[in-house]
Amino acid sequence: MENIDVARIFDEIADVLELKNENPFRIRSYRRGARVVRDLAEDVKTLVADGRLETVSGIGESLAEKIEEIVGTGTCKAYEDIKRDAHYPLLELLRIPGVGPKLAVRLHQELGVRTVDDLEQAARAGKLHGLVRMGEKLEDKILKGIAQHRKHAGRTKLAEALTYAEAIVRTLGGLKGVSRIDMAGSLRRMRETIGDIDILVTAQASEEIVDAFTSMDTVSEVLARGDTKSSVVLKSGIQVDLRILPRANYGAALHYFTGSKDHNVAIRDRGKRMGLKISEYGVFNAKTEKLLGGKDEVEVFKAVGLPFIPPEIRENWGEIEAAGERRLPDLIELKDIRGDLQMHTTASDGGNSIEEMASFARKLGYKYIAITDHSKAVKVAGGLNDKEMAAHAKRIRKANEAVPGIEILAGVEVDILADGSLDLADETLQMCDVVIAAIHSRFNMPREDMTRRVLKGIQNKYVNIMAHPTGRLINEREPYEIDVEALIAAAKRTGIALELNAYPDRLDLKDVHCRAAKEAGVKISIDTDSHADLQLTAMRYGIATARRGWLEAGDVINTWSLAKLKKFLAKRR
DNA sequence: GCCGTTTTCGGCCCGACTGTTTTCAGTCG
Repeated sequence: MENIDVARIFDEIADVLELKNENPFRIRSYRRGARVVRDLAEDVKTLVADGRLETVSGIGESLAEKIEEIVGTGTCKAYEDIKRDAHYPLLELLRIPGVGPKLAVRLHQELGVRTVDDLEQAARAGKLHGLVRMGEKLEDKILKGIAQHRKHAGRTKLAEALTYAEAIVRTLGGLKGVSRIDMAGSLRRMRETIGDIDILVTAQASEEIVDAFTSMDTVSEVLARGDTKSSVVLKSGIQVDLRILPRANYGAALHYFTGSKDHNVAIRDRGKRMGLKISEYGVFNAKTEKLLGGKDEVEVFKAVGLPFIPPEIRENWGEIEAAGERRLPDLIELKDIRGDLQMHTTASDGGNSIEEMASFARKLGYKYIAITDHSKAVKVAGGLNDKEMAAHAKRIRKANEAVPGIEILAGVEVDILADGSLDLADETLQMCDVVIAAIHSRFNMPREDMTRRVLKGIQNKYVNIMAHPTGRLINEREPYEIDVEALIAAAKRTGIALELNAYPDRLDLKDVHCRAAKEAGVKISIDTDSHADLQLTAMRYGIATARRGWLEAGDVINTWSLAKLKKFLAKRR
């Protein structure tokens, strides 16, 4: 029973309560509880064991009881009751954009609709229009919503969403009369996956902008077009919302639409206690309604007595308190990075030579890189055995002589085998400057076994970094079962760094784990794991995730000088 | 169901767009 399982149960309870038209604030509490548990850095089981559940904001007596029950038995009575409720089968309908609880209940009561397939049939047969307050356009909207749902059920990975969003910003930003354009929402906060893309614009004539927006060649459908808000669905299935705003309250709107929702609620609440009313239209005196500010985001924060809070940490994970006490982190930036410590070459499964990778890295302004090809256990990747690795290390040393202006460290990504031993001999590892340990096989071991395996692997004194520690592939493969807290503690004990793998499909460690590592005093290495030179630019996604994890440059070993890095790499030997 | 610089009771963010409707409910963010 993982955190996400608890979260899903709370979300389903909230959905059914909504269908039953229950107290909206009670519903909100379940939703908040779900979000809080999902975002927890720790295993909820640990909180239960330590009796710390109710110290988490959003978890009160009732939810804490239910969590304990779920952790102990896999479910809870409230959830079992919900599953027996007549409304429960209708949950599927709520996943269709445009169908909310009220409509779902009516569709069920008046047409006997229970599933998405039922709904599609009813809409196609024209059974909806003619019912009270339902017309042909609603039918159309529902059919389109079903199509969108089927095409794009999951969330979009950050890198993919950024690609689309940046293209839109370029297109609209180039139009005459556009004075500002920004991405907002979860994309500006750089979350690992994005629900939809939000774009904010301030411009003189809205008509032109809306026309340009809705007629982009990437658009498959226009959902709405108004003076201040328009929405389209791209051919890729991603929804994009465009908002056109006056310059006077642009900052307030940007803050509002950047979110997160929890952050906004907390900021508004703080404002309220100070006699202010904060909305997307600005900061107002609550009594006189007089506009006090909102031209830019700094004004909004200033109004509630806070310094500017970077978008990536606006999650209500303590940033408002930290800002209030003037102890916000000085977040790492891309320009702080001096090197990349995991990449592959043609020696194993990469596409470029050592020299080509080094040249490209030098163009990025890096001072050093490590070449870290696979070890022999990863057969599909052409991993190297001891003898081959020794020869490869020599080639790397030679390349280091040949390519000026950048230090090329000899490294290896060595597999931790199922029994926790390493795939190469100590004598081989000793020849390398950087040893990254990794798991590429037997992903489905039980939690205790997997944790023991990894902890044994990193005991080896030549290991410097644990690669992509949870093994997940976003939207594709769940992380393997591993006790991340135990891994962080072991990393602290042994003095190794944990990797934040910047490869867009991985982002592993994820944000909350990075933060937990930092708090435990464990260093992070942000690596792209590139298999071709161009992929070295994926560092930006790692930086985004690192910022979400509150990391500062000093927490990340590949921001350090070569001398300091070398000292760190050598200290266990 | 949660929470507390006014509170252990009584609040809990709020506006735009759509569709179907002559005044608004539902959905969404």
